[in-house]
Amino acid sequence: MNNLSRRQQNRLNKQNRALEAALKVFSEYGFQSATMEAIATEANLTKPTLYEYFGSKDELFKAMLLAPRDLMMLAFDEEEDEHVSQLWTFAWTYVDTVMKPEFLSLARLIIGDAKRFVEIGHAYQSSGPDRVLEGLTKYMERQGAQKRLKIEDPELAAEDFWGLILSAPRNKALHIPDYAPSIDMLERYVHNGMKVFLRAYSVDVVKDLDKLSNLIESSSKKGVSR
Amino acid sequence: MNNLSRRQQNRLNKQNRALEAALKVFSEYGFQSATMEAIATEANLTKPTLYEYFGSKDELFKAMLLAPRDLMMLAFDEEEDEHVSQLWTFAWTYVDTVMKPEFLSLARLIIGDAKRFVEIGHAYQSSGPDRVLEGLTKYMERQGAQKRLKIEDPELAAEDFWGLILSAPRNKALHIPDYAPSIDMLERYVHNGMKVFLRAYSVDVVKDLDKLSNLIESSSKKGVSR
Amino acid sequence: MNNLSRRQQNRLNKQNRALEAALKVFSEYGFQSATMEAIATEANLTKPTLYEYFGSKDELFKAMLLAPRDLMMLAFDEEEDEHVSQLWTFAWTYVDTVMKPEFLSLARLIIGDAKRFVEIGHAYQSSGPDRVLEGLTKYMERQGAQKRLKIEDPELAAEDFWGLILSAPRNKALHIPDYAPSIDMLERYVHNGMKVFLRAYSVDVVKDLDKLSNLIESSSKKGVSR
Amino acid sequence: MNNLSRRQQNRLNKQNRALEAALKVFSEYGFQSATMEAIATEANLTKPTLYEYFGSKDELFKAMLLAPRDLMMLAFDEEEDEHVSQLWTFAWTYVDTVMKPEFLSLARLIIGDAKRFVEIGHAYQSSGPDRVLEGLTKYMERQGAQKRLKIEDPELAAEDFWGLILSAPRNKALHIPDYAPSIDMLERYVHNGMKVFLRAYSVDVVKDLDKLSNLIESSSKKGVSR
DNA sequence: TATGAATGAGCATTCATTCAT
DNA sequence: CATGAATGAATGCTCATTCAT
Repeated sequence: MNNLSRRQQNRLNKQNRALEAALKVFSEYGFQSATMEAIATEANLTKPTLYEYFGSKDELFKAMLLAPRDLMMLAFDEEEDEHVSQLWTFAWTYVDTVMKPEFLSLARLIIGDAKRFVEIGHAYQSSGPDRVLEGLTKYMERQGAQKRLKIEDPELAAEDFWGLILSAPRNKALHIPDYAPSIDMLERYVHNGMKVFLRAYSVDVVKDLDKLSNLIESSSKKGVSR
Repeated sequence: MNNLSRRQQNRLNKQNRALEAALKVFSEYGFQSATMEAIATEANLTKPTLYEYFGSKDELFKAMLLAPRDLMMLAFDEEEDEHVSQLWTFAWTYVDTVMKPEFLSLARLIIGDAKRFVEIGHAYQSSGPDRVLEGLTKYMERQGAQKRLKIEDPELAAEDFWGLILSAPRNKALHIPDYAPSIDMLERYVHNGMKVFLRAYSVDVVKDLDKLSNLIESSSKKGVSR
Repeated sequence: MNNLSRRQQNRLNKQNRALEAALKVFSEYGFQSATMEAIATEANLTKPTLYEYFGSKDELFKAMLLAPRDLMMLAFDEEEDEHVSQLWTFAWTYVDTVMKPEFLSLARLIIGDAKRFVEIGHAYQSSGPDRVLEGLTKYMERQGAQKRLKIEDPELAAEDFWGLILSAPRNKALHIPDYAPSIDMLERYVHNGMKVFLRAYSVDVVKDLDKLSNLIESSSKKGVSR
Repeated sequence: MNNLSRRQQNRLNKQNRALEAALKVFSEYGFQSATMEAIATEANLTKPTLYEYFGSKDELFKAMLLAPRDLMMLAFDEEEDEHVSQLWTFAWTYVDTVMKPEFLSLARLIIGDAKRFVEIGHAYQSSGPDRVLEGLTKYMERQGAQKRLKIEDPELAAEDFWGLILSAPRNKALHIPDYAPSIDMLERYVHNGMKVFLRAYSVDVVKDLDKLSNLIESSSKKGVSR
């Protein structure tokens, strides 16, 4: 990593600045209303430099959207057998990431321009939701195999979990940008979502709901759980 | 209705043509990329006429989005005591409406421009999702009172139902415009969603799942259920 | 005058309303920025009616500018031998008319569009300043003949009088629309202008300046002299 | 001045071309009727370049009107004691400048748009007429102090001189753009104006008028005095 | 005759993109 | 290789003018 010439370093540096600036400006104004001028200014670069690197506004847009982003940690400890707390952790991590204003802005951008940037929609779907769901699906499969959850179709189970935890606040937030759901709001959704999921899927419902209660209680004692 | 002069008729007629054209062009290109010229052409009108009617591109956009649309029938028969088939009917009607390409286009438009047209987002939310959820919430309340479903928080129950039935295909469709979910796909989601919901909420799970199986079976015999 | 049919009366009536509205709107906005719409609204007429009467914006503009206006009373009593008070009266009447905001607006309009409405400039010049100067010229001639003023070229004398009385405040007012010269200001100019004129032109300077002093004094006693 | 890079030179060059073109086009058509297109074409520039430099039509207009212009030489030799010829020189210089078609066009522009560009009117007044009158006022003061002219109020005296020399032809020229006063015409006004001024203001009228006669005679011998 | 409803032609302004340096 | 300075192509919007009625 350190064997890049200073020139190349510099170049990378500028590229990153450009991508960050693009993210910021596109998120704020949308694709069309964002101007190359504004992005260049934000990145402390000149327009021709932008063109040198990315060729066109379209390309810059795509590059920005496809830039690797650390989406979220998805690791479920394969050895760990306590699925309730694992789901709990996953839920909070995910909700936390996905409901961030920047993340929502990005989503709005992708959705709004989905028709004109078809590849982008695909790319986003497969690098974002799909990857997450894939991880979650495997987890469900494992839990099913270990008889902790009654899983018939692990993919559907994963999607159900997602839908129960997140769909309501996310949809609202997508439509209403200033809707900043309070932590209480999100808790309401996460707790309820988990409860419903466990009621439908747990092999040992009583025990799992009990575990959930403990988690909720301890998190509320500690204050914000995140 | 028939006591309008020919002039007024004509005027209304043109307005409607304009709104339809706007829907079409905005849906296709997004707000910024759509031009008044294109809309005028599509509507077989001239630009100034558009301005005469709507004053500005912004106003036309809003008018188009706020134009009354028959969203969907929400009527739950209050006397009917068979909640499974009622939910089933609701689910299909709603999925059917919401997953229509035009409806998805509209949603993309609203989400994409949510930041610049804040009122629109609000208006859409309250006239669309909120109204539907409100109806569903009341229904859940009633079913809870009649001990057919174990409802603690009827609003959350409504949102859970929505999330289980629809969120997965809708999210995917928002990102990927050419993702036209087959009827089989949608069935998979609806059936699973209902099953999970009933598992979590039914007072008499066995009976309700049995009813659901019958519904599924009879719909598959008749072919397309809609 | 009364033998016009009601129709014709009506027509005249509307025409006048149109001309007044045109005066008002053109004065306020200038030729180009004034819209036929605005004039029609102001006149409580519709655009096509305006076109019916005047044919075009240009024509309306001309018609408005050429509409007879009672400029000012110019009558010098031919028998009256007191030239100082006659000039005094004339000066005040004239200053009073010409420095009115409406009159200045009109003048600005004519000057500003002089190049594009050449006839208008001519018409205005001949119906306005020229007519006044003509009257004043004849008066100067008479006073010369009667040896009350030393007139060589009566036209130049008339113009001198005009220039001394009015040119300074008028020029300033033309450039600066909110410059509303106080009555004191105008008095300063009128008094000085008359004094200088009499010093240069009177046959009996002492007597005339004395008379002027009396006029000034009595006017200041009576308060506003007009 | 020569240490400007070629770029800066070029830039200045283009700015000047733009300002000249603006002067030409605005003078010809008035503010509203002049188009940026026309100005750009006249300046051999493109519209965006115009916008790059001036930001808007309004700004360009203002920049053009406020561009420094060598108004006229106002220098009165303070040592010189021959006031008649000094006034004579001043009169001719001023008349010469102010009656130039370009200058009159500019004045028409300012007057015509005085209401919409209030600052411009002020700026013009203070940088043009006011500055000239100020110079003339000081001169009058000095002549009064030195007992060559009977000056009570030097400012009024200056305005009187201006009004006598210039107001008549200038007013006419403002209304009638093709009124190009012949040199004879202007002489008539200048000579008469000076005569009247001296009759009213000279301490030694006879001597001063005599001097004036000599000036007139010698100028007419030499032909055009300018 | 009078009017509500068009419309054609323009115009200020913007912006992605490209040169010349 | 980077940049300041252009520019071509659009686009929203306006308004004088004209039809049908």
